[in-house]
Amino acid sequence: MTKRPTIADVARRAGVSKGSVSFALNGRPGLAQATVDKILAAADELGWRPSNRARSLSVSKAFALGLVITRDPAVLSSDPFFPAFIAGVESVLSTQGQALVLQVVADGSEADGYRRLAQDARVDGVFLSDLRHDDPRIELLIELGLPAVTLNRPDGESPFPAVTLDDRPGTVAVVEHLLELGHTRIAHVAGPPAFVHATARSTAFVETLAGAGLKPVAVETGDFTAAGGIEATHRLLALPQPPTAIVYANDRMAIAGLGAAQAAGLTVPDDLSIAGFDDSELAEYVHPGLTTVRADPFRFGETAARTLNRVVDGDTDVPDVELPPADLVVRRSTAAPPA
Amino acid sequence: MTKRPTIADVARRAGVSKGSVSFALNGRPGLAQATVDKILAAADELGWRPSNRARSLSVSKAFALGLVITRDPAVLSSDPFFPAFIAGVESVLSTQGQALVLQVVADGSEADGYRRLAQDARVDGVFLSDLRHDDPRIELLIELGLPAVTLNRPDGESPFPAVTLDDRPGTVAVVEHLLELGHTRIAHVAGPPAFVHATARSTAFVETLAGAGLKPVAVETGDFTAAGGIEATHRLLALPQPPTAIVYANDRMAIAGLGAAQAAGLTVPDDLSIAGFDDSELAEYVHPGLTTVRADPFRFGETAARTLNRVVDGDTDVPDVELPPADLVVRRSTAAPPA
DNA sequence: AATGCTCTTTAAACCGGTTTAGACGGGAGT
DNA sequence: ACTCCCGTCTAAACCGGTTTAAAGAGCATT
Repeated sequence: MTKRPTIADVARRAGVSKGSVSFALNGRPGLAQATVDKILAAADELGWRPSNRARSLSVSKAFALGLVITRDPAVLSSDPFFPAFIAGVESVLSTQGQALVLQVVADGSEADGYRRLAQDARVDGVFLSDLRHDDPRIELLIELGLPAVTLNRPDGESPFPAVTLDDRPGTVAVVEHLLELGHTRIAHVAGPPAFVHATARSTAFVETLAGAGLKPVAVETGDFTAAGGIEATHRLLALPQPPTAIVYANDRMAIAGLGAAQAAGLTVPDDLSIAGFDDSELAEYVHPGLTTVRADPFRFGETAARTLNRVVDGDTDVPDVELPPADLVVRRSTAAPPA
Repeated sequence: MTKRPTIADVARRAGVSKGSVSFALNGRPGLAQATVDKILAAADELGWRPSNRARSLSVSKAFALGLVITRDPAVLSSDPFFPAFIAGVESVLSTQGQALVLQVVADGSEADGYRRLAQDARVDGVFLSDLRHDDPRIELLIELGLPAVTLNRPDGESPFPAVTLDDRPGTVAVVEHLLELGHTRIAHVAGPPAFVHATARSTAFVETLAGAGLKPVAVETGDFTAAGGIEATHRLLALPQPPTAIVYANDRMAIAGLGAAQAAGLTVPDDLSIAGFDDSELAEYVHPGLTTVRADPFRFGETAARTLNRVVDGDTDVPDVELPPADLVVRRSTAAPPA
């Protein structure tokens, strides 16, 4: 571990000034081709890589993007979205010499996370995930002057481009699948209504039923956690006229609901059909396999990273990007209702 | 968003030199108390926060730690360890103005991740997770001059402190629990033998059985994924003398195995007892609830972060830290063997 | 021979901190 | 009155890049 070479070492070796090396490295015009070659050769021989720290200081960029997630195990742990999303983000960043900085904050104090990232100037932009209705973080980011992309489209005004994945077609497909099987008493376990994607799913659910001239048996509000899924399921099964099918807003609640139904002595899908959302790893392997909706969070991450980079590079009005909608995966947990 | 104040602004306002401001900020001796107060007051009025970038450059520190994880969904997605571990790490870092930098790499090319973190000088140290036998990354980190802590103790020589959580007591407890229930035909679905924690669990399994004068029905090798858990379970159930209990090396395989057993027409726990490892969120809510072993990955993260910080701060020979062992959580998936 | 005009290249300032060597002023010691 | 010393404080170098203003070289014009 001898000290790494600096730009001055390269300049000396190539017999030019520091400035010329910088020009050559960044491919700026005004240098003779011969000189450029000489400099690049020298840099190569020394194995020189420009220091990120020095570059950061002089060009006022962090070469990093930030993601704030809440510590709440409900959102963080065993949520299949984030790991794959992060992998997608990284697949873009790692090819560009950028890094991903994570901030994990206590539930409810996400603002602090963004504030820290901004004050410490750790990142050039951030991803705004788990978008809420009238999300206060949008104002905050404007105030902080932090570029961003939103995952989903906010309902208010937003200066940031949005990367969206329409949850509705998937939900519609699930409901239609159940209708085709002959179900008429269908219930929904939604996510917290504060979240944009939670209400998108629940309104799509209600509207699709309405389109078939039906009303939901009930729409219970869960919190995307397994525990919440259990409770909501208990409430639904305790109804005087319990549903013959339940559509959950995510797989964790669905798998937990599956367990609750079985624990209550029901056979899935004979007595009760169950559907989830996400197609998490376990969905395929629980018994019976879970009918669900598959999105592509990896691609979501890739796209969000690319979009955010355009914003960071000063590209004004980057267009919103719409990802292909999630599609239905039919497994064994759904069948015709009991006769 | 007017430009943020610099140290020069503070110096001017306080009527002192830049150097004095720096001294005051870092609490170094040699300044009159009155001057310190004056400087701090000025800094406060301007809302000055020293620039991380400038500090990074002059003190040659990144004020960040790094974590490399593989993109392989097997390790990344729905693994309950990392999210909670990361949360624990962050709970320490966020109070110290440090950041966590994530590198997600393709499976098998983790070396590139560490190399990038080192070359870009993004971090002051890294966590070495999923430790393998004769792990080549240890040599790599030495070569890169990157401080580290290992999660688990490597079997070879290592210059890095280890934070360990002994998996054996938990495994022993599971096996003894099954023995007490009367099982004698017990099988194990292990993780890939390349991993230190996988073999720790499997040898503890074998040894505990041996202590009771028994041999395992079989030890199948899984890969910690749900799909691998299914396959291993199929192989075990196809044996001429199938086991009456299966101990899995993690919950994902166990939950998948539970599904496979149920799909094969078995009733758990009446026909077959099943136990996992991790106590992931869903373990409690599948049907029947999964008997498993609970570790504390959040605390693991906290401890690892604190330990790594000591190394980064130049503290030579930081001692290894041993976390309290994981303990058994008995649920409904284990019972006496069929008569 | 002087002027003008490209085309290259360099010196130096700059980013915003930290750190070192030394300047300055006042009180004690002789 | 002259040193010496100590406590304070500052100027300037430094970290390793980028960027700007200007210098220098070469050539064609007049």
